[in-house]
Amino acid sequence: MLEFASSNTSERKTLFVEVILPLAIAKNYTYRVPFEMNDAVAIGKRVVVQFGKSKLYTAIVAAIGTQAPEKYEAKYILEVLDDQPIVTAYQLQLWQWIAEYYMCNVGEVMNAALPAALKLASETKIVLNKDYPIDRATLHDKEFLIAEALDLQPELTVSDIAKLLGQKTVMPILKGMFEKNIINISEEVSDRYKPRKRTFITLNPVYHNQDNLRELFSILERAPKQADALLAYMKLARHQKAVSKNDITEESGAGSAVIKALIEKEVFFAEEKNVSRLHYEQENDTGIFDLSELQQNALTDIKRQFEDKDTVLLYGVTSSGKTQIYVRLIEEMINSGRQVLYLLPEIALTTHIIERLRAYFGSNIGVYHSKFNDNERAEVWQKVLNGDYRVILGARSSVFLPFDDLGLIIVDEEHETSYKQFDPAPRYNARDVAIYLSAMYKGKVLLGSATPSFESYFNARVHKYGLTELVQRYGGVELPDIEVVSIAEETKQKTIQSHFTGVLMKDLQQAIENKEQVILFQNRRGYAPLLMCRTCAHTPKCINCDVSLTYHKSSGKLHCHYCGYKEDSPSICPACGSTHLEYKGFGTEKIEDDLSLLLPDVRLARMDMDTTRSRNALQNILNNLEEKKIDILVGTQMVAKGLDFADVTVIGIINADSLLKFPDYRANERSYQLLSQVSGRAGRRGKRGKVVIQTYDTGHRVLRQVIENNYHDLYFTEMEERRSFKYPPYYRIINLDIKHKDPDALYNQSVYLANELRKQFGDRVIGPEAPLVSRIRNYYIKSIMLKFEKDGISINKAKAVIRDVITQFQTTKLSKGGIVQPDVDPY
DNA sequence: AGCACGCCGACT
DNA sequence: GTCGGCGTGCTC
Repeated sequence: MLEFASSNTSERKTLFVEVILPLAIAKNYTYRVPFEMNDAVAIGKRVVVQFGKSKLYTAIVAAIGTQAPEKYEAKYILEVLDDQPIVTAYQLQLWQWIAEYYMCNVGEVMNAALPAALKLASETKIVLNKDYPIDRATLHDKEFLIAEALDLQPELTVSDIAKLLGQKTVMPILKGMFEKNIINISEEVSDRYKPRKRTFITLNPVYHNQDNLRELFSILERAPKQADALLAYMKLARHQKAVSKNDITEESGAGSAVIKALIEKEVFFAEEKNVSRLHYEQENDTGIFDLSELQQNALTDIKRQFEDKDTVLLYGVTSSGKTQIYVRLIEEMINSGRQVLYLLPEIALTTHIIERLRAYFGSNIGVYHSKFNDNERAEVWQKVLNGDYRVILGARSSVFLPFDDLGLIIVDEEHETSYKQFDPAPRYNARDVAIYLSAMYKGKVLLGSATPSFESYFNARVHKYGLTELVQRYGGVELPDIEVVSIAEETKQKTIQSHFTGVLMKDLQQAIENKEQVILFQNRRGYAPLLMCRTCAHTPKCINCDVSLTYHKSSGKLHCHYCGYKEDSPSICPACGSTHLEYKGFGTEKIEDDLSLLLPDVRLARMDMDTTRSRNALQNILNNLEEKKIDILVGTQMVAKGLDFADVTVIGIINADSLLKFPDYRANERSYQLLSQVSGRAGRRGKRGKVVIQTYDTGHRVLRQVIENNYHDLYFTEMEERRSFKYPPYYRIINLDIKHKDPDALYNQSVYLANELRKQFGDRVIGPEAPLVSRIRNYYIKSIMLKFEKDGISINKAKAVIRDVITQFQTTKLSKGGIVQPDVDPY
């Protein structure tokens, strides 16, 4: 076991460090510390280590000891990158917990936690060896090519050379060239995070004296540009604390040479300072407000419950004014000197909420989400580490920031599925991580939602969490009038045009006439999810995945929504040559298209993953909506979240059936959440909104519950089913996703694993079954589901057993080529 | 995750 | 016969 090094490092003890590598590897690795770095190493600092033959990585020191490993010779640490630890002891503990809870490796957690800019780029750089000139004629073709390239460009990375030669394995060639002294290999690690510097100008204090200043101006008469620059400085300095070089050049039109001249004359003093990349406009709206009586009561209730509960669920209907309550709690927490983390789903972070809170909390608030680039994220990290921020507003990954004294975490819209990460491990749920995170600091968690997840509501009802309800909309805003319209009936009556029922069209046109806005929701992007030959029923499928391709009119191509594969849309059937091709189904693109034909004068916009890919696209759409440059917005799920516009009075759900019929035990819960969320967008602030839900199944129970705004009814009816079919929150689920390129091998593997697990867990094991999409990116997929009752079995023990089964499986020959991915608490 | 070693097909 | 394809296993 490793022990902590004594603080007295003056004696020449040999130290060893255990490091976390940012890789999907099960264990930590031990490196030897060169004597000269004995004082520099510390837990939580980054070190550069060589791992494997040539690759350099940034690792985090997890432990320091003096015991040399017995079974191998430890490599040396190459560099210590930090003066101060950038990862705290709290974070290391959190990483460990996440790795265990979500059954992944700490390295994977590290990867998700650290902004890319803090993980260094390793590039093996190749240079010509100038000490040994060599006769190029003796070189092989490829060697010659490399040497020639290095004449033009003194440094090339290994991957550059691979590209140059058009082949993957270039290391042997390079190794040969190295041995023949043609080239040198230089390993260099570059820190990609560079704080943005700006030059600030101050006036030589000599010229604070009026006489000296007058004299200066007379000297500068022959240098009018410099005089201009000086004037500009003086003007700016009057109401600015710090004047940057850029400010002066902008104000005066003088070039930087002019300012340089003034610096040389010692008129100006220049100083380089780091400036925040995160520069925001200051808003003057201080946002002082009073809470309504109900809000005040809720606030008091939350605080009372925090006395004996660590987590409280605030169940507050849409527009009940939850945000104001959050603001009060944040205020009180930062006044008591502790930090606050305010978690929001990604999408909501691009809207007004940031401005509102920034206006209120000023520079104390930091923002952290995925639309930020590496440098910006690294900067927020540093600022949290320095204690510059008291409040962090962020998406799920902000649970990984280096907090120091976190007193409160607010998880807004706690039911949101986007809190759960799926794609790369760790498959964590930020809401649940928040609860553990908060416990480490002995802090409190407030979960907020208008439609709580059943898990949270259940926990509140069994008094594991506190519960505060806020059931009235703020400021007397009425709930919208929800009308369910039968698509079948309108089709029969021929009152439906394209995908728009007569009812929807009437409301929509009325809204436009009143200069109000409309949002149409269709939970599918693209034009048509299916292209089918009318002659032979052939449908083009993705070459990598088991899905039919979606036609996108904007690109004229068929797209795979799982792997990104695209191909030209055929004009004749690739199977039978028939020209009778038919688009089946419809997505947002088609809704927009059809609507533009029906209502040519209306200003339309579309909001889905296709139109919001770039950094500012979403913001632009929202701005246009705000500025009323858009009459009708067509969109996917995105429109349900965080949109808060006063003039949106009509919401149309183009087809509710795709939600309600989704084959998942959570389909009803999700449909209710989504529909009531979308509905909540209608008619805020003084206008009663109208929601039109189009469906074939007008009698669906969930639709009735949505109309009645009856969450409780939904909860109790659904919970009955959850209990009898052994689903959360009564049972815990762990899924094992097994992937293989070969379907037969996959079958054997998944059956083997399921049998092994059944030996341990009996009929708690379900499957293997093929998931909805049974092949993605050329990997076939099977899923084994494990359901564990809440009491009677220790979930930690169960996880240990599962881990053992997987490890044992991986030692067998059968496991070749297979990938097993656990998903704990899948969403 | 890389990257090298190692075993089978198409080329000088 | 070699070059180079990708499949497996190790990295402190």
